[in-house]
Amino acid sequence: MDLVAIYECLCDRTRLRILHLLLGGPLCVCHFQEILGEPQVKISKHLGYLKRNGLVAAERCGQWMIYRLPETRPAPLEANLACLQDCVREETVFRSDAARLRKIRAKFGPDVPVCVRELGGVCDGAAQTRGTRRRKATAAGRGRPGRSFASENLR
Amino acid sequence: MDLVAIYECLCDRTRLRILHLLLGGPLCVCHFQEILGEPQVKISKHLGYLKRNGLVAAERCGQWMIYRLPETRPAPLEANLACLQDCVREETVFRSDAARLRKIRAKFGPDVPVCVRELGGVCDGAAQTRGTRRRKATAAGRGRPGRSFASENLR
DNA sequence: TCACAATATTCCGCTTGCGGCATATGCCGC
DNA sequence: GCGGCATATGCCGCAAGCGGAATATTGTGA
Repeated sequence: MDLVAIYECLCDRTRLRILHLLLGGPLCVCHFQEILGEPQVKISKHLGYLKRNGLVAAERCGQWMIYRLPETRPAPLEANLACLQDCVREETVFRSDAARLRKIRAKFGPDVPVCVRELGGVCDGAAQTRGTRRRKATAAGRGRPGRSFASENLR
Repeated sequence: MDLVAIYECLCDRTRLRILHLLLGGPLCVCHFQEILGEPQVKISKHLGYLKRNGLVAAERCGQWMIYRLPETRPAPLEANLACLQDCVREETVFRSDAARLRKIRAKFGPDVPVCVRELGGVCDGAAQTRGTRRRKATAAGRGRPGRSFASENLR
């Protein structure tokens, strides 16, 4: 694995937040949305970028996609992930991400949903009605459809 | 210091090589040229980039510029430099860079040049007649002036 | 089969980086 | 001041990344 490619993956804040969350275990896309408070496209693209470069692996579980760090990681990746986990302690963004993640994990008691049992991922479908609500292809883009998203989730 | 900015600095191979060399102590630009075998402009720009972002410091010494890692480094920078030094052991580019650096350092016996004594840097002016030879401003750019450079130095 | 939820992909405009060329700047010795 | 060396900077073309909007794809349950 190319060292430069690793650093290229690390030089975007959203991707750093994603990787940081994955250090705590697998996650599905909808919870990335919930924790990061970023629009679906953005998250999906960054996950795609990380996957293309081998920094994460993905597995479909029903209608959800569970992302995780790869099982076996080349030395430089492992080293940089460890380094990242160290560096991240100070920045507040990452701390509150972690807090939100804990809250989500706590929500599941002993009766974890399927994805969790099978893959160690977290997903329950409770993340409904979030993100890009499609408008019947009328192509009428008024009414501020876009930006309400992030603030909506971070109450 | 912003973590993302650090990673942005790290995601170019030339800059990685520069930082790796600086882990061994201060160096002047002409020896970066000699070791890396890259044209002067390229090296100067990358050094500028690193300096703008606080990853290196520079001090003029006569007609030479001595670059070094900053005296006091924020935690995330220190951590990533250490990580870099680890990751770099395997790749051959960095190993041969280190070898060339050792050769240069060995060249100076007890009689170190001024820049070395004053700054701990390495520079002797022996790196003459290298790089962009200026052509009396005739603005006639024919005759393949550009690319002969790199191969010229790596004999 | 249909509607809908979850996620991915395509297109677009904008910005940034990179490498090369030409040229400018700073320093030194004469 | 002049010429020459060491280094930096401005300009250009090119490629890649990023975010947003729209749309496509895949799976599910009725």
